[in-house]
Amino acid sequence: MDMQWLDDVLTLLEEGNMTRAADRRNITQPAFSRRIRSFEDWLGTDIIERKTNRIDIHPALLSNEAEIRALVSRLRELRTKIAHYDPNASTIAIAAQHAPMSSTFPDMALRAKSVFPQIRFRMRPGNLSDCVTLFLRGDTSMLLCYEAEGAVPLQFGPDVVRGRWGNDYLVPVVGGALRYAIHDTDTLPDDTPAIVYPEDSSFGQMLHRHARPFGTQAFSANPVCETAFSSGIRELTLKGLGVGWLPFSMAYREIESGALVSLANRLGKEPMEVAVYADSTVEAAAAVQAVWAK
Amino acid sequence: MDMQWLDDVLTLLEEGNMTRAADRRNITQPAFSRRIRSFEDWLGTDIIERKTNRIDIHPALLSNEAEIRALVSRLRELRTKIAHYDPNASTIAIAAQHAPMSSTFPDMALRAKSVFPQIRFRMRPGNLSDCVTLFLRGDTSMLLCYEAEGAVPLQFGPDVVRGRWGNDYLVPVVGGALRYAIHDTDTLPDDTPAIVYPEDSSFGQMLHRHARPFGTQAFSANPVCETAFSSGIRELTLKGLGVGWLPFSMAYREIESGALVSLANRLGKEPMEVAVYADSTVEAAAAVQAVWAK
DNA sequence: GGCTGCCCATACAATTTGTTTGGGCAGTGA
DNA sequence: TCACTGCCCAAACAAATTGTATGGGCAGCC
Repeated sequence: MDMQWLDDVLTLLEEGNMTRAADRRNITQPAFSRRIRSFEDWLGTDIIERKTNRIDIHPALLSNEAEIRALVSRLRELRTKIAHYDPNASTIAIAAQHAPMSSTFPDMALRAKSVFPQIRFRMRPGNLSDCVTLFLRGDTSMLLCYEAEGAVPLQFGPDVVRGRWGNDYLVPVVGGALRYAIHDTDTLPDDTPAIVYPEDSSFGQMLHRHARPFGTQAFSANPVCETAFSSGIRELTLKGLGVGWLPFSMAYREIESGALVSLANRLGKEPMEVAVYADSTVEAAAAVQAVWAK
Repeated sequence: MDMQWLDDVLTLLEEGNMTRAADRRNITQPAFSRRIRSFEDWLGTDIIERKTNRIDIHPALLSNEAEIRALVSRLRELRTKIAHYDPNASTIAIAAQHAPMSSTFPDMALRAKSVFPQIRFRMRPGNLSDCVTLFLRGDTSMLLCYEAEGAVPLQFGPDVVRGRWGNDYLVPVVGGALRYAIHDTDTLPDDTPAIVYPEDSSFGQMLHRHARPFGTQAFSANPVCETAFSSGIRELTLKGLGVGWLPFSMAYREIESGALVSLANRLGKEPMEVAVYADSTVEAAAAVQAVWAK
């Protein structure tokens, strides 16, 4: 899978003609045709229909032009970032996933303040990969995230200490009018709308791995909204937009009050750990870690 | 630039050793070394330091591991999407700041679904600059964000249409035990703990510009936590960690129930607009824009 | 019917990439 | 100090991939 195939394909989309696209790419038409064919082989599907004297571009390709452009652009960015790397960055900086930031961090902050009343935090919220990046780069001295229970923890060097704040679990919930769609047996129709996680998101991976219904697109007949942002999913489920999987600690008040109904009895729950990683060479981080982690 | 180089590099990052990485990739070590060298040539910089009997991985590469993984994942997604293309699905990709994602988007989604029952959303949450980047790159066809009222809107090309979903405002609130610290005149001691926004964040800029007390570090005697993540701030204020500024639409239920107390009467409020930008060349985006924006 | 444009197949040339083999260095233990 | 092991590399050659040139077939147009 050569990235220049993507440039080929984009040129073909612009020209709509193999010969002219080949010219623009400075190769002969048969070589260009070969490249397109290679791309199709990699995809496992045709993206153009070859007629005797013209081609038809398949809608699958047309509708993904923007995504291809984004990929190419992103690769260019990566190149620049690596090539122009800058190694330089009495407050604890923490890279935290959005979900624990809303769900468990407030309690963690209270605990820390009870031991260190003067302590301050500078939070860098983001998705897991961004948080790991921040932590690895030394932008933050701690990392707070959810991990699937029993999963292999993130691997860092010997200076990084992992601790566990506690347990939590993802539960499927419904709110709004959808609460009344629940059958007597605590089930929902298969085509019930779902607010799903992207499969490459942290929660998406957990739910996908165990084929949780309504967790990701692959296991939802009617995914009306996809986002990795669980606070947003909470609001959407409260409004009855669909079934959503939320950390229990983020939903328990609404479950208690009846604004959300848990379907964990029927659809299961995904056990997680709240993991805290600290750079042990940073004194303050090590001290807070000792308070938080067991 | 062969995409399998990225897999090679990721394997190398995992193994930290050319020989083992080569084994895992089912090629010989010299071939593997060649590939890494090819990648370095493409990058225009070295990513490893080759010592006689070991390698050191450059921090530039270490800190971009997550990005490389994301790229690889995204390419896999593209492949799946093209291969399993469904012409009937109509999904709108929206780059949204976290705050409107939690506060106004659920209502927006309901409105859109009432007009287009089959509509689906793919949300890309992030801070403002990341969202703008996504939108500019064509990753999403819409952008949802808060803007200070009266501020100059974001500038895009002629194909981008701006609309306003409605108004909102940032209000200072306290919760937990801090509710009882309010004086008769609706004031708080100057050194009351504050949950502040970074000055370079969108909300931080609004509050800083008008010197709002407890809004940013500069105007807080005791900033115990700094984060741009307003959903997290809501939770922290509920626990009584400090004063926090929140979009009214995100706090009104808690203010109604008494869990949070608004200090807007004394400290003021920061008026905002909920802005929606759409790429008018994308039919679906234009259609939804017409429903949402006035 | 003749002409043009456009895509393809085939044979061959050129380039790229993998393997094998031998070499050098660093670290460890006796 | 010496022998051994692990690990990365250079060089030569083999294998695979990719580009070029050429001839062919079809559709559309005048």
